Amino acid sequence: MDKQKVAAILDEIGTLLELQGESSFRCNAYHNGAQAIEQLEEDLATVVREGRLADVPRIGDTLREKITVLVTTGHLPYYEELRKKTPPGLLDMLRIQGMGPKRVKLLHDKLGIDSLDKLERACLDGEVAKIKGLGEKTQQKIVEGIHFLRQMGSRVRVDLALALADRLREGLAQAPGIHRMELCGSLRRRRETIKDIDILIASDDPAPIMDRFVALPGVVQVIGHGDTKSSIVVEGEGRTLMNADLRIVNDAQFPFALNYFTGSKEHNIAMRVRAQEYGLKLNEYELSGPHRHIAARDEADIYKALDLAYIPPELREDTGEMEAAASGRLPHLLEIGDIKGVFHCHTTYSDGANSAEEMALAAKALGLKYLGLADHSQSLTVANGLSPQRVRQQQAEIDRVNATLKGFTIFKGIECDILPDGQLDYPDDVLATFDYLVASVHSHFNQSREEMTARIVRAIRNPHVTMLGHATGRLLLKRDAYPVDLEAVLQAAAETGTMVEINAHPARLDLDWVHCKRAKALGVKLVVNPDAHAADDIALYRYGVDVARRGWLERGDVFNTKTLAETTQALAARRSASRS
DNA sequence: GCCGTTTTCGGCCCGACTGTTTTCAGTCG
Repeated sequence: MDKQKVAAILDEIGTLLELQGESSFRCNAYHNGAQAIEQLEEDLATVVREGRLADVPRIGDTLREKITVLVTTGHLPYYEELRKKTPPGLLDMLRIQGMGPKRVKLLHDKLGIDSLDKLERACLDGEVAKIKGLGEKTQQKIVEGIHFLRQMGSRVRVDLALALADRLREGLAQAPGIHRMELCGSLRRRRETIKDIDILIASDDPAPIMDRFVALPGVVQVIGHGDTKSSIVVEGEGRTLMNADLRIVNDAQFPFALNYFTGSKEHNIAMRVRAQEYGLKLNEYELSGPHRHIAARDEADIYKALDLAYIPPELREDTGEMEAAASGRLPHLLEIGDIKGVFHCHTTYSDGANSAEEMALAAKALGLKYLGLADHSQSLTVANGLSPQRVRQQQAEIDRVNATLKGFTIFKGIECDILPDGQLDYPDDVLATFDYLVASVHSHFNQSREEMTARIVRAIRNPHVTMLGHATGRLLLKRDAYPVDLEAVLQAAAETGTMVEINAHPARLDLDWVHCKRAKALGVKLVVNPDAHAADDIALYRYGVDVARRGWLERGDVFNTKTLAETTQALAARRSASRS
């Protein structure tokens, strides 16, 4: 059982215990444990086998035992018992805005409600309002919450959320009296999917800004409207519905509020614990002690007051950044301007929308110095994969375009299918004509974990392969990763010097940030690629830079930060090595 | 259930908002 699954089960146990009315601390221990497992960089089965679970923070004796049973046997009787005791509909009810474990339990105990449908019916019949502690308004909010839940998927891709957030910010920017405005929350930390949009404003006159916020175009519901905090549901591109919160503080409070609302929750707790060690109290308004009050112009001042280097938002997950910041070992993170070119782009030769020349000009306009074209290989007929003859045609075309470009080069690549047995999709003489190869899995997703791992490792060991494309094949919020032992894949890449792509397309973000950290630890070189299928898509590599930053990567960890001359030389060296 | 340079027991982040309340519980982030 993989760690995502184990983490999901631990998390669900925490929730089920909440519904039983268990102590919140005990419940949180399961939620915390789930997070610890999810963010584990290593292979969970290995850690369990080598008896190193006890070294993982937030995993104690009880959780260690349960995780071990789960990993070794594939199931956990304790969890199954708990599930049997709890109707599945209660978990759905928990997802309603304003419904927590106490109210779900109350409604279940008093009215026997165990599903969204029954809850909606009870609200419409006025039964819910009759319960002591609830009332007409709560009943109405529950109906609205159910309606919202049915329309909205729970999380939204980071690019869609960012576009919606930008629209809100533009709308707000016209309000009077705004000193500063920033995005916070998971959007500022650049998580791959986003639950809601958090905006923070510094102002001395919040009321008109709040009034403007709840009346912005696209607002479909006002959940709360207070002096310092308001909450709305807003509609974005493709009828995406999202929650958005606005907080307003004064300018002196702004850095503390920005830090607090950026999170993560775990990072905040670590920060407060550190403040306590300094005899100080940290909250969203101030950092202060009994005899002093620490002023801050920006977030860096807060970190400085606690003897920490400034921690970029992407690292704030309580996965070692506090220790690194305290000892001056924070990485100097990759920046968007470090990227000099990208390697995984498609043209009209396969399933892209633009020609080689159009793609090159678009890349050049973005300030890039080179572009790798990697259309699909012949087996992928649905994507118009290239026969050896069409490979030759495309390469001739690239030569013609290259002759017209100054200070810019198109590299001849291919996104070569990894066939079910791990072989590549062309004979060696064709493979030898490319400047580089991206090897990817596009078929037979239902192979066993062992088969899939062996298949990918075999491709990695093939000297023609320059880099592995989208390592797990996941499509965020749509399709799970195929089963694969990433640890084995990364180790093979480390041994052979094969690079691993960070597929930056916001639908993929694959390799993910957790495994970027692992790849770096193993010495694997990463490549940020947009997987562009149109000229406009090339700029998507920015989302891969976000992943790299969350994965603690520095410029030297990423191949496509090299200059054109260095890249040309490095690719040529690899090619001559693979031919010999 | 986890954790420990004040603790192996007794803590565990905390403030805003809402609704249903006459002083607070529940939810959220």
